[in-house]
Amino acid sequence: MPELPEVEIVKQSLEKTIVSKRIKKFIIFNRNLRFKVQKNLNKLIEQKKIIRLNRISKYLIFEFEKSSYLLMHLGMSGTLHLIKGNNFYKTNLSFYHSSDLPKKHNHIVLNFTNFKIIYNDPRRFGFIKYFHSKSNLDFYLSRIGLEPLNQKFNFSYLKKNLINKQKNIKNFLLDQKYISGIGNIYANEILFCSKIHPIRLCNSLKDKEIIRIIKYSKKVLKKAIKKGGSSIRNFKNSVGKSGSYQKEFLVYDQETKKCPSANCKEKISKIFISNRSSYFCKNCQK
DNA sequence: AAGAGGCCCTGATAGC
DNA sequence: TGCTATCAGGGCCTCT
Repeated sequence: MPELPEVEIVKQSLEKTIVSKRIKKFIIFNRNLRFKVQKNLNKLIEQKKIIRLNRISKYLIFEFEKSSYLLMHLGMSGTLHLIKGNNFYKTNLSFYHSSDLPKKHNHIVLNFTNFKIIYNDPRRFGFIKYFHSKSNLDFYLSRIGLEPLNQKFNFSYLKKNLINKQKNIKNFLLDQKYISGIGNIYANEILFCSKIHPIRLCNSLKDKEIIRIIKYSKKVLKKAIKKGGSSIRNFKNSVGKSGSYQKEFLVYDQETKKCPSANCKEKISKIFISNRSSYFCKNCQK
């Protein structure tokens, strides 16, 4: 489900409630996520106080006192649900009335004194990992590249990573070891804004095109965060504050609609690149 | 050794 | 209605 903007919204919506609170009980109903959840993880986490909630690319990081960490990835279909008293508060893009609390696929529950957080994930592509120290966490995270919102994500960084690459730019944007946080929706949107065809090879990109990728990857992600992320599928069930960026999609899921550029009459095309749907305007993107 | 494709899994929807 | 096929916001592993 979530790319960087959606995970950021989850982080923002949880932060105030959980920082400086202690996890009283950590219940694992199903250890079979993308990776098997470590046995006895509950013993490591129970009674620990959360001192910070961070987000790096698509990862949520719960930081505990004395520098230990719980890393969480929501995969394709993971959602967090904050429950206070009898009320069900929305924490991300799959928001429900309290009566619509998901009944299936609630795999993990974090119990606090006055509220709890439920991790729900039908497809189980998400995962959690625990780290005993900052250096262990940093080592794990060293596998991923900079996220576009990082100050250091600039021309020289991107050029250095693009140069000599034979892969197409769409797959490059999705490859988390060079750029992290972008997923299929935003890769399509960024390439449209940058006027670059998704199958262009990295090593064919001109400097000014690289500059456009920098500019629009930051711009698109920031705007998506501002709009509360994208709520696709399920959003007919949502109430109130669900994200609205899906209404702003320029090309994603817009096949056969007219290109949004004012002076272009072309229709949006859809092709598959490495088995993932790619939307673009063949007139505007070269 | 970089890059493409398969695979993990469930649910919604389209098409017959 | 009821079946089957296809697709979905990700990322690790394997094969070439």
